[in-house]
Amino acid sequence: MPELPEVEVVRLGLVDHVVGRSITGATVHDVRSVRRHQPGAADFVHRLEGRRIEGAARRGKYLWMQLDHDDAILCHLGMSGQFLIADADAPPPRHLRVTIDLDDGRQLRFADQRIFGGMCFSEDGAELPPQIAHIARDPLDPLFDPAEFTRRVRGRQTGVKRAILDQTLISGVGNIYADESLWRTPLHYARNTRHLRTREIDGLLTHINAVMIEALAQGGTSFDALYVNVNGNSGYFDRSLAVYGQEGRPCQRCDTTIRRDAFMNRSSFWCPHCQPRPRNGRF
DNA sequence: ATGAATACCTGAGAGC
DNA sequence: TGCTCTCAGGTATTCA
Repeated sequence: MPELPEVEVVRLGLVDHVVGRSITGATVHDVRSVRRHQPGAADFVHRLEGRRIEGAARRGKYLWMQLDHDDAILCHLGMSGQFLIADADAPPPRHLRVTIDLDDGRQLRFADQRIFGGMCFSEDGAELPPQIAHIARDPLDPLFDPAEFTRRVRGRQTGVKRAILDQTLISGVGNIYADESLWRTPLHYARNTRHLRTREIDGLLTHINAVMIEALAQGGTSFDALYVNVNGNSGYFDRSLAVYGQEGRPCQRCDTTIRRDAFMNRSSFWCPHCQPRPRNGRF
């Protein structure tokens, strides 16, 4: 389940192993992984051939490889996407969807079990792909504007968890880090955005930032030179989650049993004592 | 304008 | 053992 920290680890891996290389060829093994490239798989391959990879950038959960002449390859890992680096003659991984051949005899391989992720060629997308112009800056972006976030959140009439999962308000937050930062603040997921106090929003932003940075630090430790890692099951998930997946276990702060609710077609984990459910949606 | 519902996907695991 | 069902959830799209 790659969220911002996992995607950042992947970006760092691309910087180490792919930036500076040129693309000698590409193969699309499953057209669904390039379905967001409207002109089709053959066009996608054709546009990559001979291009030089000059950088790797990220906004929220999107990342893109910056090519020569200001173009880019825009990527999203979805739920299960992975980038792997391997010698061209190494056996292919399970769920291999796209192969990009590099000029050093290695390959950048995109494997994705569930095909929620994918990639497309982004013309003039090196600075910011136009396809993701609607995605808000993420909390690790130096130009992220807390005041603007606060203003826009207050303008919504919705639950606070919906708001932080809305990638047009703040990007990079997924279900896991949403629950973790709401527990830390603490706030119940259904608290109405319109009635949040300034210090509650400030606190939430502080904790979103902290949980991202902690996860990033731990995600980095599982990085392997030959493996651009985006393993959602690694390190951080087992050791450091306070509420996500902890249904039935005692809250680390108060020992109250953590609960799980169905919410937005997914799960929300929360502590009934630390994060009391709002009454009438007013608080 | 905004929120809510739905489609897209595969495989692990539960239940029978 | 093998079948069906449920669940996992980020994003784009459609509907209200």
